Amino acid sequence: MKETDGRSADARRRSESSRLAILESATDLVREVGYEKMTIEAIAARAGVGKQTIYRWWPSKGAVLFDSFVAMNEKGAELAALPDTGDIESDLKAVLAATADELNDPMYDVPMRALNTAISNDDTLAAQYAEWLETPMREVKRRRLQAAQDAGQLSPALDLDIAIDLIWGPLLNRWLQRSGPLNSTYTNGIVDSVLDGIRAR
Amino acid sequence: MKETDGRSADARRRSESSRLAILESATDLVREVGYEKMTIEAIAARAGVGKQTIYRWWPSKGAVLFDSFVAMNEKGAELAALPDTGDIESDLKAVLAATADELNDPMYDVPMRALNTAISNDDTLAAQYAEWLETPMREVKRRRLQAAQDAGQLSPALDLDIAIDLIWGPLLNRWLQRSGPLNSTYTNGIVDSVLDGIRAR
Amino acid sequence: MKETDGRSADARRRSESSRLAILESATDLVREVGYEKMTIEAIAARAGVGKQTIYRWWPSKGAVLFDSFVAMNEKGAELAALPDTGDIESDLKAVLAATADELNDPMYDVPMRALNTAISNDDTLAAQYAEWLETPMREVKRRRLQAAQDAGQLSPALDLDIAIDLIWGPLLNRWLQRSGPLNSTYTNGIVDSVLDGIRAR
Amino acid sequence: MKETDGRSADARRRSESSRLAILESATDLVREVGYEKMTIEAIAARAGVGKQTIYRWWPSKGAVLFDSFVAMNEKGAELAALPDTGDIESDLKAVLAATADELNDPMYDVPMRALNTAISNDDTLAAQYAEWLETPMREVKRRRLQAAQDAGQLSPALDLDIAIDLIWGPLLNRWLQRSGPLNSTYTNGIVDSVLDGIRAR
DNA sequence: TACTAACCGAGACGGTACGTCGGGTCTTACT
DNA sequence: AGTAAGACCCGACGTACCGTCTCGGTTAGTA
Repeated sequence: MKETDGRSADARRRSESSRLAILESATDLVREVGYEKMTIEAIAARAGVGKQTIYRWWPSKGAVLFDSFVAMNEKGAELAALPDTGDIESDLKAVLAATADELNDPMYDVPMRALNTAISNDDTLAAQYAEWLETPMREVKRRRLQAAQDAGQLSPALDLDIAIDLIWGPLLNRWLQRSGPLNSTYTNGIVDSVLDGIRAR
Repeated sequence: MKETDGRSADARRRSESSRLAILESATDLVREVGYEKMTIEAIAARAGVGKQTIYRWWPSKGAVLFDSFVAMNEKGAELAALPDTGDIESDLKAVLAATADELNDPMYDVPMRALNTAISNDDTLAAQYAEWLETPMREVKRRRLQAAQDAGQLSPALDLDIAIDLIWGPLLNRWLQRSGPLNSTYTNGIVDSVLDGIRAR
Repeated sequence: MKETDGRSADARRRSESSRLAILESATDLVREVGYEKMTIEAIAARAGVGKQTIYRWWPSKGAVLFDSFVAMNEKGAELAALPDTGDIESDLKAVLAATADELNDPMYDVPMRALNTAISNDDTLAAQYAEWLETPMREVKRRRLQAAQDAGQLSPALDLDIAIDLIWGPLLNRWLQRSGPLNSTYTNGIVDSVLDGIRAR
Repeated sequence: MKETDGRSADARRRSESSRLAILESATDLVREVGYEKMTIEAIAARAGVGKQTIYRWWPSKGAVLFDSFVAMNEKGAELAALPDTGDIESDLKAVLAATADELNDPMYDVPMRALNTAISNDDTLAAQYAEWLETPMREVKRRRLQAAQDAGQLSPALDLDIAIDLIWGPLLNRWLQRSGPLNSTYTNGIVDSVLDGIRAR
């Protein structure tokens, strides 16, 4: 995987059409049957490709899945910036509610859960995830928080990386552990508490 | 699973020694080879048990693994209460740092990651996890926060369930997604920010 | 293979119906596609059997094929004796002509050629062939020659094993090497020459 | 195969060094791993040649093997005549014993067995074998028998082709079917019986 | 002397089959 | 009835080769 850069050097002969067919098949299959029941054999069959063509370029089905996520995000052009109405509180509530909606939609839930399973059990994949998917997304979030901090809405001493974890971590954790419903009551509660703190004043 | 309660009627003839051998084998195996490579066949072989004995009492390897966790926690008797020195801030910092240490230890990391994988891909398991493992742990956490709230250290209007998510969610999420190091700098930062909020004042 | 005797001891649980289906599939397939293109996968599929069931009991496709021959010969009851009209010359000519006919018939030619390929490339198989198929057939031939010798039609000093090779060897060799047509002109010529010798008198 | 004759027109540009490397690799490989395990891929790799170069000039691995035999026999110049001491009986015994020795030597046994497997399963190859290898060898044998016949040692009415089959057939058949040891006791017995016949006199 | 076409090594490609592993079911014999 | 053992059908694994197909780079013969 990560065949999207240095590729020209060592893989000039690689078939681009096969690569795309494989990534698309993986995307479709993970949605249809889930991560554990998605097999390399099925990916190859659906893509009209020999199994060896998958094994030649990817070390595991997790890696194929990962690349299919990267490919999807590349097509989606530059990652959209978070909304900025000037009011960090309402913006965050809107973003978190939207995220919760997405996580409730099986269309997104199933593949993302699959990706998380893959990452959770493969260090290499986790590192690539960090570099190619998490970092850009974190950058987008950081930019919005930076703007709020610059505007004096967030504490000037605040470590924005911690802030990001604080805001999105609880939601993602509840999603992954299925430990409760994901709705705006919950997400609004998070934003309120995180912004103002939980200590009595 | 959790076959030790109401089901006692139809399982009077069940071999307790086989059940224990199976749970122990599962515990050992998940540590040695991880969740995905742990097979029911291997569990049965190591436990000196027929495969059918596993299939008779558990619906999936995730369920076996889950029961082995429940069994471990039962042996550890009543879940210890969180420390209460009267200072909620230092207590939380201590607890989170200890949790981080645990999550850094492969002895705990591997099986817990396995359990999370199992939960993430199985609603039934998630429900049982919530009932038998998460709820008690959450209760312990809630009791400490309740004490702090009663002592006037936490905001009186605070929803303690959200507070728990706020405090532990970021750490667990960073652990599961392997998105950064788990150390006391991080955990202290979380506690500080959560307690005081991130909004400029 | 050779599972037809001691079987009861170590394979009481073996499925007789699967065994028969496998042997029959092998017989059919070798006729339809030949030895080299007959695959274990196809045998299993046609027999409605898991591949493992073949691998469990036979070491190679040659071994399966061999057993299917043994099974066919068992069903054919006791090996028929060669005709004995009292005239060894005409009897041998009749038998050799019949054998030539058989070898010209693809129904027999293809599987027998397959069996020979298997034997030629596998010592173990050759030994089993010798014990289970060649020896009984040779015994039948020897009995007819013995009768002729007893009747004073063959040289009393003659080693019957050599005689058998002399009579059948040339025909079988021409068949295997495809070095000429198999017809009664040829077989009669063999019998004449072998009986009377080729030395000028 | 036998591509060195009429085809010269369209093969002027053919690389002779590649051709030789392929034939030599085939010879070596068949000795090392046997016919069934010899692959075109391995031949190409060992010869330092692209697979296409083999597929361009030969239709099957059997054809390559066959050509490697032809090449070996060409190097050995004109096929040596059989010894002629004037005594056909002792000459035949000597030749058959020498042949038996050769067939007992794995150096010769393995490749020749491979060639026979190839022939046995490929009509085209069998025809070419007949033309390029069997016919010349048969001619050599016929010449020696002709001399004996001319000298009055063999029956004047004898069909020499049948005689050749009678003399060499049993030995070759025993070799191919591995149905007994190849030694001079056996070969002498054949010669004696074939020369004098087996009929009582 | 350059042109150009075939040949060459290399190796990716869509496939088929390999021999193995494990899933979940079923049967046998023992407790 | 529950159990250890293990055969069974099945599906997938990851690998080896099949025969075909580019890809650049020689290497002849032709212009």
